Amino acid sequence: MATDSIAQEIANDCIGYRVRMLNRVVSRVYDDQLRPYGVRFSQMNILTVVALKGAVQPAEVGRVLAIEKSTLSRNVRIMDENGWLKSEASASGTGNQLRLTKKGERLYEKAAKAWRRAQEQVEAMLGQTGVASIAAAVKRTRET
Amino acid sequence: MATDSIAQEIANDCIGYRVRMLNRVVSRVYDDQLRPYGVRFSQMNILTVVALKGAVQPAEVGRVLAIEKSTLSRNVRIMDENGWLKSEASASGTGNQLRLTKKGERLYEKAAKAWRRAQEQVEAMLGQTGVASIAAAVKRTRET
DNA sequence: GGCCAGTAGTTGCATATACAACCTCAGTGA
DNA sequence: TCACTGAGGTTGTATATGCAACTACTGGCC
Repeated sequence: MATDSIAQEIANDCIGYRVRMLNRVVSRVYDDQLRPYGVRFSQMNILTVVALKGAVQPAEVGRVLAIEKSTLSRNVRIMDENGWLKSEASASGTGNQLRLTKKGERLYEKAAKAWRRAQEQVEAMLGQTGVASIAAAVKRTRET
Repeated sequence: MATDSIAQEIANDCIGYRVRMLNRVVSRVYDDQLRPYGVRFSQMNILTVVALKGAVQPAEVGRVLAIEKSTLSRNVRIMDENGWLKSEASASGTGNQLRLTKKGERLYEKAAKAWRRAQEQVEAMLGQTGVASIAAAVKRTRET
């Protein structure tokens, strides 16, 4: 088949193409708001899981966020060096445990204000329907 | 406000969190299928735009895919070194023009088979509704 | 006890991503 | 003509991402 008719099919139908673009556009909004606080959106997501669980193994964070363990390992190190979280030997059984530091908590609470501004922008961009349908789509991937 | 109640709000509502996760999960499916061909999904997207337009400036590709120009510059270089596309001075006016090479076309046509398999997997994962709603959401961001 | 499978984590390598700063060039206007 | 502006592109720096290969450790199982 000719290259350009294939390309038309892919451009018209490809879901990954759209998801990737959406990711760039949306992440940019959050990163723009978070920049003054020196924290990236990706880091904010990890901090959210750690804050939520109180103390949690990196492997568990990886499962929650669908992030590969090596990626997470490096991201955690940066945030550890920044003093936002600490990694200590897990009391129960194998592995380490992550926990926010005081500094991390203060940062998180401040950055949450920036998050809200970004969230509003993105809601306006996608509309209530868009927001709900994305949430539903993600839910499906998590059930498999 | 307490860190963990903020974290709950963000985990429950954050759109970017979901979009990012969706991107990782979905991109992984395409990358898994494309791996035997030595081409990444991100590269495939760029090749698609170039194939579609025949000859196109990098800046235009960046606008279509919402990719920053410096990112694109480096991605293009890798594919140029792989011999999949070539960059030449634009005939009309400023800048360069990208075009697939023969080798690039052959690769693209082969990789398209892998793309179809991945596409089917992702469709099964998200369902017709999910696919349609993501497309609609992306469309909204592009209209702004 | 000793072997073995599985989990957790790190490191090497390669690519993806973007901001900031910079260079170049085309067109524009005084 | 010359300064200026805006577009296109590259490079420095930093983070994000994942696969492959490796180490370490923990629980069974014989």
